[in-house]
Amino acid sequence: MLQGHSAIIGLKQPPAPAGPHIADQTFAGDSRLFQGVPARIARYCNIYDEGDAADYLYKVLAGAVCTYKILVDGRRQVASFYLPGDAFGLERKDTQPFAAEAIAATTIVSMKKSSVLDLAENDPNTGRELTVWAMTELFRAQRHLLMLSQTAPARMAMFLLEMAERLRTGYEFELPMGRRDIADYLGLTIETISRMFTRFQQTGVIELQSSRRIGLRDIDYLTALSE
Amino acid sequence: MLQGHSAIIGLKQPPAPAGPHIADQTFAGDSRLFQGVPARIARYCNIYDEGDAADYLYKVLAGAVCTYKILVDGRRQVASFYLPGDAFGLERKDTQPFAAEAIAATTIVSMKKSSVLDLAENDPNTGRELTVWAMTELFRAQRHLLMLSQTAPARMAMFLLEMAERLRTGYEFELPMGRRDIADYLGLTIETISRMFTRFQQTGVIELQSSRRIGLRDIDYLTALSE
DNA sequence: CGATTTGTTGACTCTAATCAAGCGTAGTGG
DNA sequence: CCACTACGCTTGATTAGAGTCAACAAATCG
Repeated sequence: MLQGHSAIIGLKQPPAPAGPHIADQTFAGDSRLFQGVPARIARYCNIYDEGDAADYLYKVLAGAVCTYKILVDGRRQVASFYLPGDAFGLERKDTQPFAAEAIAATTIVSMKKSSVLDLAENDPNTGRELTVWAMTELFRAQRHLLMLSQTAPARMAMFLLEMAERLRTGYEFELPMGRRDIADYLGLTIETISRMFTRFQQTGVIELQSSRRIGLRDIDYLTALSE
Repeated sequence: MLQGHSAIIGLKQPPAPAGPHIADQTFAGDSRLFQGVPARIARYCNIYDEGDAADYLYKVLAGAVCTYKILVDGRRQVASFYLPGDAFGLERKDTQPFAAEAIAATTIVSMKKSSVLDLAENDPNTGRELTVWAMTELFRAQRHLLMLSQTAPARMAMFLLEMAERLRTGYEFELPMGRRDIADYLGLTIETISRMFTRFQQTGVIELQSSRRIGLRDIDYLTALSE
């Protein structure tokens, strides 16, 4: 890990110049709630570990974060990706069930979980936001779960469509994560991911401008695979 | 489908004689909220279909329910099992993303979703319960997701430990579901499930009193597999 | 520019799926 | 009561798909 486990909270650095899409994706905490100094986190930097106290809630302003677990056999399972506008860190218990790390140069804001929960005590609006947030996480976990019960090409198709939907740049996009992260998200190996990219390109389903820059060409095919 | 798609709500039948474990498993709606006449549902009876209006919330009093989706290739993926005390039907959207059916003779109570949401508007307690409910579902979906990224024996191990935990009868229990339901939950085939049961029995990890009555013998082994 | 990481491709292996019988129990009707 | 059936479950043989191991190419970084 390039920069070790630096303390993220209160890590004072000049706030990132916010891009046009920053923090406009609704939900996950009243915008007033995320008021801290934005923290910049380098790629591969750990944000918290599995088992750490779950005291903070976070929101991604730019870049991307993933949560994951290391399994007994050494493999890593990525539980979720968080893109700009997404919030993470909401957990049922007091300890983190997953670790979180930046998968690209990332800017996040954070706030104390306890203050949000206190606020929700008296403000039905905040309470509803928490429920919506939890249900959005649930929806994604369920979609992810369906992915994992599919064949490799179907998982790829679902992944590509999910990214197109979440990155909000149409059917052309730049993946914020590398092959390893994709593989660990889809429960496949990097070799299989690579082969699927090649196969989809050769059959004209996608276009690979570079290894991360992708254009979806045959949406119908991808959609058919993904249901 | 033994009894067809009968309307469940308001299906007047004598309330089931409540067993000792009924409805004592906390959360998932203030107990005052589930006050309707208990409905009895025969095994394999459909409760709602994917795409149906999601107007009601349900709570299992006895028996067991599963939610599932039929995939394009004809396979079925079970999303979740609901045992006595569990509530189901809470969804982000207005339509059901999964179908639900009883996997054993089952008794449920239901209530209008809208009245719960209205109540939550003014009552932070109900709001918090909804959040906790959503997060319990999320926790289970995440555990399920981890299961699906494992080998067949590891999935079995996690499944058995989950059932032991949720059925609350110690390490001896009677599975409420058949091999087909287990297979569709774990994303495996019934043949593989059967082979795993046989293998675990032959190696003394479990004891099969009958095909559904199970005793866990080597908890350490199962635990080691499941992390 | 070389060094190192990241991604691609190929040959082979292994796990779980598929296909195909067979077994056992429960329920039915003669 | 006992055949007969039906269904759920188990077992075996073979196959297909993803993993593993190994080499190589391409991109990125210092």
